[in-house]
Order: sequence, then C-alpha cells, then structure tokens
Amino acid sequence: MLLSKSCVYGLRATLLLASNQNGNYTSIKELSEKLDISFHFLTKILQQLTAVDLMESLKGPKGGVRLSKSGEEITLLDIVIAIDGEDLLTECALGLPGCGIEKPCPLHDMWASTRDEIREMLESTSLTQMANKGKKMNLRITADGKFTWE
Amino acid sequence: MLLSKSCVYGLRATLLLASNQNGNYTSIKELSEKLDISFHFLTKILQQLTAVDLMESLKGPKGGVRLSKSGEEITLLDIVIAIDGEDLLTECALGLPGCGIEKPCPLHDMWASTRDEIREMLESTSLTQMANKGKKMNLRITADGKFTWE
DNA sequence: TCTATTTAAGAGTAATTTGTCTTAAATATA
DNA sequence: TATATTTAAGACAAATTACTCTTAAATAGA
Repeated sequence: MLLSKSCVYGLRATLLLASNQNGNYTSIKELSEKLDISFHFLTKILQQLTAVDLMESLKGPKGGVRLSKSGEEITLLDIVIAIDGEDLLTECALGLPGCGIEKPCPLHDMWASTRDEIREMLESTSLTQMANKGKKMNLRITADGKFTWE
Repeated sequence: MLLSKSCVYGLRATLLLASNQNGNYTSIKELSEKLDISFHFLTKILQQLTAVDLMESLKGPKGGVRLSKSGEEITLLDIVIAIDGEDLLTECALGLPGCGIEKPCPLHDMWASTRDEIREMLESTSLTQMANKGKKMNLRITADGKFTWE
C-alpha cells in the first residue's frame, strides 16, 4: 500500500473540511459518520494534524476541528507527510538505509525520479482543488458512495 | 512503504541470481548469508517465486534455486507482482474499492498516471539490467555494503 | 454554576506482516 | 542402500498497524 489507512482517512477528512470551509468547527463525529470511519480512530488521526498545526480543534459544544488555513494553501503532500512521514519520498526501493547519489543501489536513479514525480504530484495539488473537483463532478470519497458533497 | 519487506528481499535475491546465471542451483543458505536475510524467511519468500514458475528449486545436495529463464526475460514487475500482488498498480489513492474511470475518486486521474509510470518503470527493467549495472558500478544490495558481486 | 457536548489521552484488543523453529520430503553421492 | 544436504510446509512468536473503549479535560450555553 502506498499510503497507510490512517493517511487515507486523514485525506478523506481534510478533503471534506476543505469542501466546506466557512470558519466553523466541524465535529469529528459528523466527519466520521459521513465518511464511515470509526470515530475514535479518526479522532486519533486528526490529532496528528492538529499537532503539526494543519488543523485547529475546539472542545465542547460547537467544538470540532477546522483547517488552520485555507485549503488552497494545504497540499496533499502536507497531509501525507504529517501522517505517514517522509518515508515514501525518501526510502530506497530496496530498503537500503542511506541509499543516495553517493552510495546508491542499482535501482536508485530510476526510483528517485519516480519518487520525485509522486512528490511533485502531491505537492502541486491542494485540498481545495481536489475538493472542488469532487464537488463539481460529484465524485466518491467513501467506499459505498453514499457520501454527498451537499 | 511502497514495496513490502518480503518483496524487497525477493528482489535482492533474484538480482543476485541474475548476476550469476550459469545454470547451476544456488542454495538459499548462500543467498541468505550473502544478503544478510533470515534463511527461513527468505526460503518462504522464494517459494512464492517458484510457485509462479519464476524460479526452479531442487532439494538435496547440490540443490538450491535458480531463475527459470534468463534474467533478461524477468522484469522487476514480475517479482513485485508475484510477491506483493497487483495492489500497488491498481489500488485507489484513497483506498476506494472499484475506483476507476467510471466511478473515480477526486485523485483518480492524477494517481492513475503516476501508477502507470511506476508500472512502466518496473516493467521495462529486467533483473539482468539491474544486476549488470550493480556489478559494473559495484553498487550495494545490502545494508552494510559488505556484499560483493564477485 | 451546572450540564451536556466535544476533543485529548492512554490503555487495551485485533489483524496483518515479519520473522523463527521444527519436522517432513526429496535427492546427490558415497 | 545409507547418509548428509537441501527445499517444503506448517506451527509458532514478535512487531507493527489498525481499531476500540474508557476516562479526563475543556467549553458553550442554560
């Protein structure tokens, strides 16, 4: 799997938040129900995003989470790195520690350029772009497809 | 992680076999020692490759494993698919089952083209190509770098 | 101030991946 | 044929990832 499940869940949730940005907090309960993700599990994942200030949270009634800046300023890469770390973008295809230009493995050159394309793709795409696309074309972000962008 | 550890180990072992192709069997013991991989674990992994006829094995003294055809005819993709399956090349970036042109997620188009590049890279590279490169440039296929292509 | 609501934090469980160990089956060679 | 060597197979253990549950802390609103 390219992205961990946690990361995928984080992306789905932040896409939803980006589609809906009005300054209000959205409760994690609501997110978890709309996205069909376990509430407690999603809570833990989103805590990682608030920990790196990609999101803000507020406890209590009317509380919840929201993006800490415009979804246009948050890229898919920001979310991926916050949850899965840099591994995907730095790791050797043969799993060798310290694989790089100085001490490469046979696959290094090829793999490094593929990795860069992945990075470029994630880095050049904002949450808002994807959320707008999903909204406009009514695309799925859940398995059952019951989710609607409203 | 893009590739599982099993897959990485399988790649390292088959690269070594491709570098050394003379029709003889190489014992898994020797592979595991040269590559610094647990013998029993490597045995299990290589069984998956013999199961799909990418390798042949022979029990008993002088036994071991060898590629079932020239390493020029075996691509990295063959090994990856045999061990990790097609997931990497078919899976949705958001983990949605059945994500495709008819029922895409917002990331689908972008991701599908990146996935195709990964496939293209793995498919167009043979074990022998990588083994020769490693041999010629004396590149690592183990963490400690003690391995030598001889 | 009290209460209901909501996130935070941490312990605990389940599933998957990774790795180990033992025994069985095959085979080359003496 | 007997023996040593090697893969095959399956049970088992450890580590990681995925998920659940309980309790604490914060806060809006009555």
